[in-house]
Amino acid sequence: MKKGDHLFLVDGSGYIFRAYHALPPLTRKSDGLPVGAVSGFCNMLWKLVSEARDTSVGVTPTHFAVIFDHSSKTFRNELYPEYKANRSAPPEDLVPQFAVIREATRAFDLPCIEMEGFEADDLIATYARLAREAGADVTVISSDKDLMQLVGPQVSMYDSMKDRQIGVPEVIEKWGVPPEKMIDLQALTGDSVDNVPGIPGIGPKTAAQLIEQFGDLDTLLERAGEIKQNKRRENIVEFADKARISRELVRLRDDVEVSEKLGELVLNPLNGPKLVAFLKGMEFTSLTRRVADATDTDASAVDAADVAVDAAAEMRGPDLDPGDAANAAVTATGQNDDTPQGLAKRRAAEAGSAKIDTTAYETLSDIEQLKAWCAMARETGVVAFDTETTSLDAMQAELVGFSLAVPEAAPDTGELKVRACYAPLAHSNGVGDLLGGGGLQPGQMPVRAALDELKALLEEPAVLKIGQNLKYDMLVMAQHNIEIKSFDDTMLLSYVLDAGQGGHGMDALSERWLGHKTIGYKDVTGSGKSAIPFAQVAIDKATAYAAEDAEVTLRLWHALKVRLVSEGMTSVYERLERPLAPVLMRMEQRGIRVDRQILSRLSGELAQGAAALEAEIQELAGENFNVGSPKQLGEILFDKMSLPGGSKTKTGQWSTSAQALEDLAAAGHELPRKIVDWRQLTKLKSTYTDALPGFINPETKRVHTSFAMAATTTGRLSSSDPNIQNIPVRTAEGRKIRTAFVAEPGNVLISADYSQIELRVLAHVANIPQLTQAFADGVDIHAMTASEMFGVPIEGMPSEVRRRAKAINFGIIYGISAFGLANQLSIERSEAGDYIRKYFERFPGIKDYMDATKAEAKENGYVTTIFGRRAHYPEIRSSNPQVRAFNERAAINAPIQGSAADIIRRAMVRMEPALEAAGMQARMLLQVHDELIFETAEADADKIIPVIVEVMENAAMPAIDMAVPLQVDARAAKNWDQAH
DNA sequence: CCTATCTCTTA
DNA sequence: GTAAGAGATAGGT
Repeated sequence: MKKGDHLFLVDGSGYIFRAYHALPPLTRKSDGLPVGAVSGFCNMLWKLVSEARDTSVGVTPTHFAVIFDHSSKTFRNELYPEYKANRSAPPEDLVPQFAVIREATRAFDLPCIEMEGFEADDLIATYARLAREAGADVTVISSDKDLMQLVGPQVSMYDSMKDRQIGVPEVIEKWGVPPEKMIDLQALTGDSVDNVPGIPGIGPKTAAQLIEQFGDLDTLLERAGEIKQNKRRENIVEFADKARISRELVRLRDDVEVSEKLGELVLNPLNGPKLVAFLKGMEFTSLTRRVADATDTDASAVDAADVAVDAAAEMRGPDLDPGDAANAAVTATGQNDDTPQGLAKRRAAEAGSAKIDTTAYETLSDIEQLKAWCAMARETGVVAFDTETTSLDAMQAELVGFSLAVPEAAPDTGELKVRACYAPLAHSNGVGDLLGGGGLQPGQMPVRAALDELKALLEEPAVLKIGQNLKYDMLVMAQHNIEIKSFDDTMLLSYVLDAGQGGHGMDALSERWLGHKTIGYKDVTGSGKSAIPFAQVAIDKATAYAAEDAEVTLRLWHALKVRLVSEGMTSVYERLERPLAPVLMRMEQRGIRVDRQILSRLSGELAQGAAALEAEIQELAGENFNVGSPKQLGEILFDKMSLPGGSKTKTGQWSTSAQALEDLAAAGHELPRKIVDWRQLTKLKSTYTDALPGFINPETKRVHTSFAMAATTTGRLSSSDPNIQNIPVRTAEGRKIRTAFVAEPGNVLISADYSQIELRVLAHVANIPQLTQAFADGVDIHAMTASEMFGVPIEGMPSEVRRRAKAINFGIIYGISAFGLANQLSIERSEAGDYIRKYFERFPGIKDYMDATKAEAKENGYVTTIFGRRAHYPEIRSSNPQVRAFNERAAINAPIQGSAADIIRRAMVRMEPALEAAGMQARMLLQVHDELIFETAEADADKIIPVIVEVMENAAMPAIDMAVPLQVDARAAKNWDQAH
C-alpha cells in the first residue's frame, strides 16, 4: 500500500446492529430465515462498492475490508471484568444473521476480518495505523464515537446512513474536543452501554470543558483540587482510578497482530455472477436486479447460491426435547415469541393439540367430491398426500386409493385443525373365486377421471404437497405419468433435524411428536397367512387408516418444518435431502439389468463346489452335521475334536467366526479351512446368485433396488431389496457376481468412484499438513503414512509395512482403539497402542481433531459435517464406559463419513442437470457410497466420462473449498466387474 | 410365524 | 475401531 491509496474499513458489527434496528422487524426469506439485517447490510455494502467505482465521486477506495467482532470476550474483560457485562444477548432473530452477513461479505469478494480476543474497533485501529504509516488515506465506515479517536489528517469516518463525512472539524463540533482527546473525554464520561464506569456526574459537556481547562486527563486528575464545584471535585478525586481504567477500556489497540496484510485488502473487480447468486439465494429481488444490471449479469442464468453452511452452524437455537415439545403448552413467552425458536415451540404444541378422530374422515365416492377437495387444497396451498397400494415394492405397486389432508383455516386458537379424506379407487370384494379377486366394491369413482384431477393437483407448483417418504408415492404416481411438483417430506425433515434420535417412520414420529398411536397396517390387513391385500380391505376401515396417515403427516409437517430455521438446518434439507428424492426415484425406476443366465450358471458351479466341500467336511468330522449351523460346528470343532484356542461368543457359544477358523487353519488344521471355503461358496450362492434373480422385475426385466434416505445416522444412503451396496468385490470368486450386472446391448456401464474420499475429508477437517500435501502431490497415502511412522522410505517399501499403515489410517477414520487395531492386524494390544501413540506424535492434528469432536459431541449431543448435517449421539454421556466409548468412536467417524456422504449427494443432485446441459444421454443407476454407476450408449461413453468426473470432483464447491483435491476414477465396460 | 444370534458382504 | 442389509439357524410363540 502506498501514498495515494485509500483504504475503506467497514465496522461490520456496528453495521449489523444499525441495519437490524433500522429495518422493519421480521423480514423473512420464504423459508422463514430472518434476513432483515442481512438485507440492510447488503444494500449498504452495495452502495459503498458501487459508488466506490464511480470515479465522479471524490473518494475511491483502492483497498477494502469489513471488520467484525469475534466474540464477546476480549482482553478488556481481563482489565475490567464488568466490561460490557450488562450487555443483553442479541435478539434471537438476529443471531442466525451474523453468519449469513459474513457470507454476504464474501459474496461481495471483500475480505471479512475478525480476531479472537479483540473487538472490531481494535482491528480497525490497527489497519488504520498501518495504512497511515504507508502514506495512504483511510475512511472508516461507521458513526461510532468509539472510533472517533482515530480521526486525523489521513483518517476520516463516514456515516453511510446519514451520508455524512466525519473529519476533525465534525468531531470537535460534536464533542467539543479534537479526536486525540476523545479517549480522555470518554474516560471521564464513561459509557453505560458498554459498562465503562467513568466519573459519576460528568457527561460530555462537562468533560469537554474540563479537558479544555486542564489539557488532558492526567493533568486533570493531578490538579483536581482546583475545581470549584464541591460535588464534582469530590467525585473526580474519589473515582480517579475508575477514570484511569476507563481510559484503558476505551483506548483502541492499534498493534494487533493481524493475519491479513494490507496488500491482501486490495479491492478487486466485482464478481457479478457470484454476488447475484448469493442475493438471489437470499431472495433480495430488487437488489439482485440492481446488481445484475450494474455488472451486466444475466440474473436468470445464475442459480441461487447455496445458503451458507457456516450460517447453519451458527444458527442453532436451543435444541427442543422432542418428548417435552409434544406436550408443551404454549408458554407465556411462547405466546408472542416471534423468534424461530418460539414459533417452533408453538407449532409443536399446536400439532399435537387435538385428539385425532379416525371416525371423522370423509370417504370420496364421486368425482365432484374429489374436485371440491382439490379446490380446498388450492385454497390452502398446502395438502398432505398419501397413496395406498398393493405392494411395498413401489415398482410393482398398484394404486388402490389415496388420502388427502388440509389444515382448516381457524383463528389463532393454539390448536391445529385438520380435515382429511380417503379416495378409494380399486378396492375389490374379498370373496375371491378361482377367476380372481371378485368385483369392485361399490362407492368408488372412475379411476381415469380421478387420476386426471389428482394429476392437476400434484403437478400444480403453487400447492405444496406433503408426504411421508414421498419417494415411494412419487414412484407409484410416476407409473401413471404423474409428477409431484413442490413437495416436503416429513421423513426427511425428521432425518435432517433428528438423525440419531430414533426412527423416522411415521408411526414413531406420530408417537414422538403427537403422542398418538396410529392404526397399524396389520390392524387393517391382518398378518401372516390370514393377511389380505390392501385392495380387499373394507372401504370404511381403509378410510380410517389411510386418512389418518394423511392427517398425521400434515401435523408432523406443522411441527417439524419450522424447526429447520430455528435449528439452522434449512440448507441441509433443501440442498442435500429434498432434491435428492426425485433423483433417487428415477434411479430406482430405471433399475439395472441383471443377467439371469450368468447367475444361474454361477449358482450351479457354487452348488457343486459346496457339495464337494461338504462331503469332505463330513468325512473329516466323522459325522453328518449341519455345516451351516455355527452351534453344531462349534461343538464338533471344540468339544468333539477338542481343537485348542476356542473362544466363546457373548451368549456362551463357541465362536466359529472366519477369524477363529483362519487361526485354526494357520495352526495346521484341515477342517477349518474347508469350512471357510464352504461358507464363502454358500454365502455367494444364497445371498447373491440365488436371491438376485428373484428381484428381476417381470415387466422391466431389470432389478430395482430401493434406496433409503433416512436409514443411517451419518447421512449415507442404504440400499435394500436387493442391497446392491454389498455386492462382492474383494475376491475373484465374488467378483463373478458383478459380471451379471450388465448394460443393455449397445450400451455400457460407467463406474465413477471417489479415490480415498474419507481420508481426504479427514485431511480437510482435521487440517493435517502432511496429508494435505500428500494428496496435493498425488502420492500413495498409505505409503506416506508408513514412511512418516516407521521411517521407511516409500521406494521399495515392504508390503507388510504399508498394510499396517493402511489399517491405521482406516482405524483413525473409525475412531481407533488399541483393541480394534490389534484385532485387525492380529497383533498384541500393547503393540497396537504403541502404533497409535506414534501416529498421534507424527500427526498431532489428528489427536486434536478427535478430542475436539468428542468434546463437541458431549457438549451438544451431536456432531456436524462440513455441510452442516448433524448426527446425534444421545448416549455419549452414558455412565457405561463401553457405551460411551462406542458413541465416541461413532461421533469421531460421523463427520468424516457424513461429509463424504454429503459430497456424493451434492454430486448426485447436480448430475442430471449437468449431463443434460452437456447434451448427454446417460442415466444414473446406482450409488455405492463413494461410487456412482451409469448406463449410456457405448458410443457416448468417452464424451460422458469427463462430465461425470467434473461434477463429482467439484461437488463440494462452492459451499466448501476443500484443502484437498477430490479425485474420481471412471471407466466404461459391458459389466460392472470390468467397469469398476 | 416371528425374533434373536451369528456370520458375511460392502464402503 | 465406523456405517449398513441379508441369509441361515435356533428357539420361542
